[in-house]
Amino acid sequence: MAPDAAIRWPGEGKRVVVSLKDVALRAGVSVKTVSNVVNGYRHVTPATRQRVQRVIDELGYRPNLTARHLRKGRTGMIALALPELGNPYFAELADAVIAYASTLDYIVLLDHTGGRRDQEILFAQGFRARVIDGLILSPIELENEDLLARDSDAPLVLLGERQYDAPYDHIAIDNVAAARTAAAHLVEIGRRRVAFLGARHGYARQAAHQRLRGWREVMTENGRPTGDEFVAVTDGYTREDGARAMARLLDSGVRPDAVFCYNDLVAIGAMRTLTERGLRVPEDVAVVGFDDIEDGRYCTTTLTTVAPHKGAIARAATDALLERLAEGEGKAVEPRRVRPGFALVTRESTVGKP
Amino acid sequence: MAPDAAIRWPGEGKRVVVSLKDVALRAGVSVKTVSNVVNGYRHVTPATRQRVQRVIDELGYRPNLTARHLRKGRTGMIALALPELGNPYFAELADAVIAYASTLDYIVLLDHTGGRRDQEILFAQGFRARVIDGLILSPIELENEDLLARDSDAPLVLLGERQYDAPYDHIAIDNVAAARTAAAHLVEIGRRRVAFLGARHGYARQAAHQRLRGWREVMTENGRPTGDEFVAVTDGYTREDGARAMARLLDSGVRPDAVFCYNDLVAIGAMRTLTERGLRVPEDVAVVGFDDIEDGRYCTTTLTTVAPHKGAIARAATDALLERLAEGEGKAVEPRRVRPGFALVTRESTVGKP
DNA sequence: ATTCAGCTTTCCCACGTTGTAAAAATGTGG
DNA sequence: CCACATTTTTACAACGTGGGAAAGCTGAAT
Repeated sequence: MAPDAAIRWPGEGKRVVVSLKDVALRAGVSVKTVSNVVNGYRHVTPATRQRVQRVIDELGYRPNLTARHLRKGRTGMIALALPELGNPYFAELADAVIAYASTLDYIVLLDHTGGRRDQEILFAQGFRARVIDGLILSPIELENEDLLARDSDAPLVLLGERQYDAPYDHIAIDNVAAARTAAAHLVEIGRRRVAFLGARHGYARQAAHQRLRGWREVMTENGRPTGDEFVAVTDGYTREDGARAMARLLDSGVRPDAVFCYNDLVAIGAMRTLTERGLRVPEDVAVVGFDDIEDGRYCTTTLTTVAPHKGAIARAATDALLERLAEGEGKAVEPRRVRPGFALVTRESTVGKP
Repeated sequence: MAPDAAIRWPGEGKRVVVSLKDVALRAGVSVKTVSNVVNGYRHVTPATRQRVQRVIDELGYRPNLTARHLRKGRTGMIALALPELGNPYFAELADAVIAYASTLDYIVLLDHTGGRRDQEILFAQGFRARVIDGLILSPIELENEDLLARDSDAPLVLLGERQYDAPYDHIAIDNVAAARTAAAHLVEIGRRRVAFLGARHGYARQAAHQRLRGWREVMTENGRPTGDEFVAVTDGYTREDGARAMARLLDSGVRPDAVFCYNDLVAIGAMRTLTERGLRVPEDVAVVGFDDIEDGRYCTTTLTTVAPHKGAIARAATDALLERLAEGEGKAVEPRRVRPGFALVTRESTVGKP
């Protein structure tokens, strides 16, 4: 029974922080022996172990992780920097990474960059140096040169669709293939005028370009139009961006019978606009999204979407990072590209309600 | 220009970690002087400062935060433990806390408890002791006794609707009042049979009970039925829980003309079921949620909801925690209850589409 | 030249932990 | 009872930093 078990007030009483030294003193052994007990070192007599353990419980000793980190040069923490947590895709992905990393006794420091280049550079450069052992970064605006200029010893794993020519592990699904699957599905169900929502200008390496390419390839192969009037550019990828883009598209006089959206949020926004304009989904316009966020499963018209395997992504990224950590300074292994799987999930927005 | 600016390969080269000592050696000054420069100590000659700074840049020195933490006894990190990040409400709240804390130079360690009691106890008990300076916890299952048994010196701030008789700061909106507002709105628009979705048995202190109470009070005051058949219990508060609860309610033969839901997710799930059953929102059934998550603004039928002031909550929680940190061990200030504001946001699910 | 005040720099140590190596205790066989 | 192997425990140092005080330096006043 802890002597201060009756304490009812935080900060009340002398509430001293207990260190190994305190335990050692009270147990009549050396500091190192206590350390050995704490760490489950083999060569400790049961008698000693028991005595020390009793004092540990008595004083409520807890290892000071900061000191341990300093001593060991490792913190057991990795950072996960995502564009925004408000986007359910990233929130769900974060959940997956945290869960998986914790099974490997790693703590995940979660942060968001807002998709801003300066923030992304900050993280990549090793903000929080020595507090984290490594970083998983999902960049949006980060440029190749930023990566090449990187000067930090912490391993970095890149996540997401953006592509780089830099010596870092990269985890991303095959966006072109995924987009092709979605586009092919729309062709298959007989749609003739398929618009693309969520293009972005200027960034050739962006995921949006790859998805756009997949869409364009399939449309071309099937003799469907791919003119600019069928491509709506957006600033971001929020529901609002989707709603506005859809409105612009309709205002411009185009009458698509299907839209393939950069992601689910854009798709949800688009469906919102369609509803407001009196167009029915999927009868008048079929809609396909990307990401398989939970929202899409509960829209009034459930959303057909491309579902990246989030668990596989989380695992691949974490494994890659931890392997880099394990391999130490010596070896310089070829950076690897991992392409986790994906699947098309067909729901009401393309196949009609039951 | 850093000597290893040309490095293109992480781990390649000897990439030594630079410490104060290295800088001191090269600059021909003592370690402490370098430390003084790094920390902007006043009494350093411009000449010395410049020379040291040059070497710092040259070697690419970065302070080792772990060591600094050990020395200072503070890490500048606070933890934010939420039930789940998959729930947009928590994700949005996390965003707000992270943003606000960073303006105060605090780093937020984000984690999720899954709403499980053991996890919540773990966090409250000071998991990560000494890595974080304090903790903001949003408990679901945590019991009062768990808090009283807490034995950790790190300040703790409780977040969310659950109430406790324990000496900790608590930030939560007035749930009864908020629920009353929502319920009154439904009465006002002429609804007569208003169901409540998302009750929970067994936990009298839960937020669900308070919202249920607000609903019941208003209904009683207005002569509306409040029988058990109008109350649907759920296990959790996900979209799926909402969908199932709504289905059960309808299957039981009750024909409400409005539902007040524990939160937006439940409401979205409920609307999904209503749609599937051919009932129109709001014509046949009006729906009100709680939380004002972004999803609700983009549902096919946009969702009327109670909007807690997330920014105010984030600020209050962070401020409370940092004040506890600042006040040190000595003073034992009365725990404070902060009640951030809320607002009813009226959308299509109660007032009809334009 | 001497003294003293004030600015600048250095020295020493502690934060709490663990790796290393050496010391002490225990056990084994002769 | 001794020599020697093995197990258990301890002493010491070091991780990188910053607080505190002492030491060194400068320049002005005596």
